[in-house]
Parts: sequence; C-alpha cells; structure tokens
Amino acid sequence: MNKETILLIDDEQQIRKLLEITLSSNNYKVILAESGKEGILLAANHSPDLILLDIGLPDVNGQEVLKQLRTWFNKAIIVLSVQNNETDIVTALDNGATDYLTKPFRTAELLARIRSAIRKNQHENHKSCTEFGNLQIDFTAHTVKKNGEILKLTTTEFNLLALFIKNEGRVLTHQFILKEIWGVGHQTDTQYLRVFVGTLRKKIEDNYNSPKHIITESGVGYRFT
Amino acid sequence: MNKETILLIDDEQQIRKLLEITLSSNNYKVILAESGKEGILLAANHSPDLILLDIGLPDVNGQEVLKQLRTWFNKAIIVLSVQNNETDIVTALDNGATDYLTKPFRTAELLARIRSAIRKNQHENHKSCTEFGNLQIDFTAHTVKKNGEILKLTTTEFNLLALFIKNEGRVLTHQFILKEIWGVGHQTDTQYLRVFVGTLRKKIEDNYNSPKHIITESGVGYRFT
DNA sequence: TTTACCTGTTAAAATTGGTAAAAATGCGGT
DNA sequence: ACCGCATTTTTACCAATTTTAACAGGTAAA
Repeated sequence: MNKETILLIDDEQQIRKLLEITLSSNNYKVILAESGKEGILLAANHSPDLILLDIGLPDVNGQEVLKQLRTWFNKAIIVLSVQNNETDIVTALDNGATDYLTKPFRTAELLARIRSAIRKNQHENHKSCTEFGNLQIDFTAHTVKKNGEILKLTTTEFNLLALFIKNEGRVLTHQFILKEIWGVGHQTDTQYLRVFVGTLRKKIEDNYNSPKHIITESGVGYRFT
Repeated sequence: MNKETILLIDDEQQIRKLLEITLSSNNYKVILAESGKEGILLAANHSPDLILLDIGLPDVNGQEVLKQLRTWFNKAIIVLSVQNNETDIVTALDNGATDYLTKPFRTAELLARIRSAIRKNQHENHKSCTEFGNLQIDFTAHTVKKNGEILKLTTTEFNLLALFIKNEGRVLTHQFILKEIWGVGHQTDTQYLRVFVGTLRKKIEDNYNSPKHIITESGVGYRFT
C-alpha cells in the first residue's frame, strides 16, 4: 500500500511535532514546512495529496500562500485557524480552501476531515457523469435526472447545481458562488442566489420545505450534501 | 492497565516533590517541569492526559504558558494559584483552564479534581449525543429534546447550550462565552448573553424563576449543571 | 439614603434568507 | 424588424433571527 503524503505548513514547533507524530502513526507520509515560502516550494517538489496550512503564519499572510498555491495546486488544502475567527475562515474558503479546523482541535476530527478531503480528491478526477443519491448528472450532456426522469433545468440552474456537486460537502460562500456563476462584479447580488437556490430546490428536493441537498449555512453561504 | 500521565509545571521544588509523591502513589505517571518553557516542550513530547500548571511561574507569565498550550493542547489543564487571587483565576479560566486549585490545597481535593478532569477528557471524545437530566442533546443533528419532545432552538441558542453542556459544571466567564459564540471582538457585548441566557432559560428550565441548569455566577459568568 | 453596578426583561429595529410575481432581456423563427 | 417564448433580473413583501435600546429590580459600597 502506498502512503498518502501530507504537507504541513506551520510555524509553531509544537504543532509541527504533534501533528507529525499523529499523522505518521496514522500511516501518512508527512512533510514539514516552517514558512509559507518553504511550503510552496515543498508543495511543488513533492506534490502532496493534501496540504495542512496554518492561516496565522508570520512571514507572509497565510491567505496569500493559499491563493498562490491555488493557482496550480488542485488537491485538498485544509486550513488551520485559531478560535472562531469567522472572517479568516470565510476568506480562506473564498480563496479555495477545501475545509477548515479551528485550534485546538481533536485528533479524531482532524483525521476524519483529512480522510474525507483525500477521498474527495480521488472522486474529483475527470468524469463527465456522476450519481448522487437520487440524482444523476451528466456534465457533458448538461442533463440531470431525478429518480430516472429528466429534469428541465435552465443553464444558470444547471451551472449552479454543477458547482454545488463539484464542491459536495464544502461550504460555499455567497461571494464565491456569485463569482463563479455570474462573474466578478456580481458578488453582492445575493438576491440572484436566493432566487435560483429557490428554483433549484423546487426541482431537486423531495421535500421542498426541509431540503436535504442544498443546506443553508446562515450568514455564510450554502453547502451541498 | 495503562497509567494516566500528568505533567506538573511548577518552579517550587517542594511542591514538585510533594506532588510527585502524591500522584505517583495514586498510580499516575508524573512528568516534572521547572519552567514554562520546559513545560511546553515536555507537553509536546509526551502528550500527557492532564497538565497541572502553576500560574505564578517566574520565567514567563503563567497565563502566557496557558495560552500557548491551548493553541494545540486540548486535554485538561488544572491551574494552581496562590490564595484566592480572583483575577488570576478568572483570567486563567478565560484562557482555557479546565479547573483551578488554590494553594494550599488538600490532597483529597486535588485528586478528586484530577479524576474529574480526566474523566471529562474521555467523555469529550467521540459522542454526538448526550443526555442531561431531562435534556437530550444530539450535537450532529442539532436537536435538543426536553422530556422527549423536541425543543425549537435557534442556531445561536443551540450553540450556547452546546457550549454550556460541553463545559458542564465549569464556570464560564462572560468573555469566554462571548468569544466562543460570537467570536473575538464581541467580548464586551454582555447584553447579547443576557438576552440569550434569558431565552434559553425560558425553553429549558422547568421553573423559569429558579433556574436549575443555567446558574448565574454574579460578577463572573454562568455555570451549567 | 443615594449612587453605582450588575442582571434580567421586554420590545423595537435591523439583518438575513426565502417567495412570488412583475419587468426586462435575449433569441429563434417568420 | 417583429413576435412569442424562455429565462434572467428586479421589485415587493414575509418570516425568522439577531442586535440594539430602554427600563426595572436587587445588592453593595459611599
């Protein structure tokens, strides 16, 4: 069995030590970086399966490191942040973080999220077709079936659903969704989103009043499950 | 049976000696540190089940050591403080201390608190569900039942109740609660707390006028029992 | 007693998310 | 160009929740 490689970018010695031990003993190969700069370098050389990035780095803004990584690195990046720092987290998600954890975190939770993120990596690979509960989506044919019968979706509705499905389980901020679907310059038109989430829900949810697929994350955005 | 490990961080030789003997003879494995620096190092290397930290350290401010530990260490930390130094204790609780003891303390009390803190460690792991008197809480489903019937709580109410339950028996300072629920930057908005404690009490207390669950600790904060 | 402070209560104001429908837009067919 | 149609954008409104503000009671110090 080949181990998955995890790159940890954190300036605090204790955390590096702690996580190195934890992750190694759970059969991951661990690479350590003390700074954002070093992290970017090591990511390029080792192409890890997952990156753990502490947002509170001293040398560069962690968000900058995240942005730079995301220009070419498309595997999972989990962000570590101190205590409920909402704005940091929202910004990180906007910048392409896969998930986040607030310190101090429980080891079990960390491992669970790592597993989930790596699993998603593999799924994410090329495939024009995917099934999802009672939904089947064909990305190339631009069609969606629910329990076998074709749903009639407008292009915007389809794009939105596709975006949700590509980011299954992730919290997508309003801004992020608006940027992806309507382009930059429409990041404040949250009303569009409310309308289209409404129509999508009517079409894909079994019970429109207690949605199981498109979950609203109050104050932040939506999550597709 | 594997012994639980306790890390003692204290600069006074007599106390180290005394506690080492006391704890060893009660079947704990004891690690000693003379300074905050050494303590943090040893904590990282041995990941003890509990830390006893003397707040009155000479090299660094004990509160600083506590804060640093709490960025990654999530097991119990019991703080030792000379006499009833109220502000020290409140600050320590704010910084994430699990419990506190004032010197001089009785051995029986020390042992009792250590047992309780370690027991809570274990509880804190794995469990998405817990029962509490006539209340049953499902953390993942975000639901609360009182005597079997579901209570309708808003997200903020639920988060507050969850925080209380996770810290059952502990005194939570206003600041701490505000930081946890509303995030840093809202630590002076104690009015939020009064309002939400009010609505929570209305929903969970049997007798709203003499609350049994959410107890006011005047001048300090609240305690959930 | 007066004063200050802490806590709790209540209700109004502001914010957020959701719904429905009207108005505007864009596009193929004639 | 014009019409009809589907779709998107805009507008108005509702409901739930959070935040703000005003006030009332109790307690301890001055």
